[in-house]
Amino acid sequence: MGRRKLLTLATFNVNGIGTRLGHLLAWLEREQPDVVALQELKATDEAFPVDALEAAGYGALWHGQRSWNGVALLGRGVVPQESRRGLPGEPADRQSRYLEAAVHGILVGALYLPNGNPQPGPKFDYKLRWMRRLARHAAGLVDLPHPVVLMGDFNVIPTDGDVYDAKAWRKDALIQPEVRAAYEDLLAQGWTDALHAHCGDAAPYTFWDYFRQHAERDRGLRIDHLLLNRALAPRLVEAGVDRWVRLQQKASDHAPTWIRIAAATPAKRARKQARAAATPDKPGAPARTARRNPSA
DNA sequence: ATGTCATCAACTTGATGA
Repeated sequence: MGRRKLLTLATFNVNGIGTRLGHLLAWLEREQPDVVALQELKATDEAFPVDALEAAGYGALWHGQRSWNGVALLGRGVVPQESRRGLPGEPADRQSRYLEAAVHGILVGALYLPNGNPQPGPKFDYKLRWMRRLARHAAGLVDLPHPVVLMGDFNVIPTDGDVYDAKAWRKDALIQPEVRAAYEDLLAQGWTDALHAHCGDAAPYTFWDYFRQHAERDRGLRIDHLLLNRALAPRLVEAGVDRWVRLQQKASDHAPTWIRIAAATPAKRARKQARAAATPDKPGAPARTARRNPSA
């Protein structure tokens, strides 16, 4: 049997695409991920650096917002094929937090879940509502025959093993029992938390705040997650966090969090095509016409 | 309880979000 081809999928909260463009480009150059979800662009659609990313070999799809939020999807050598922007269920919600597209044969839901602080309060209520909307939408994706990943900054510390000091964070929205329960309910649909599945209790942190040299001392949180649906989970090969990005000067407070998955085997592709032919009206099937980026 | 960093809207500083 020959060496299997791998795909790298990563999520990175850049905390401002304008301030962090240099960090992002250096990381893309070094790690060459195939699919990337970005959060906290903090930039309008007009300010998104599409030219610099294209020059780096990445096609992009983005949903910006002035000052806050903002999400994007990058495809190495391809432009992601959009299937949805924004979660259903709250039409008045104008915050740019969800973008979904087909990239390299995977349906990717890229998300920036509300932080929810201070808690309790209206922002925490919004977070819980947003999690319910996400769960409702995710329920329609978990059993698709097609590979699906939900990845991004979930702003959820799943267990006390995912924080350097649970007591120090006990009043924070990221650790509240209601938030953890909502995350557990989502996993119970059949999603696999890829870093936990691969690393167990030794799963690395993905975020370190700017206080007291927490990054250098590895006093962090695991809040950036990649959830795999039933079709994709068996293909998980490796998972990790590029902590070196966080240790640079003027870094984002998050580090890129990634998985490697095996490319679909010819046999699996054939079965998948047979299933697709049997159910032609299933939602979420990716466009097979992703445009090649000429610069790649 | 504190700590840091970036942005915005007012104008060198303070409120806000994370």
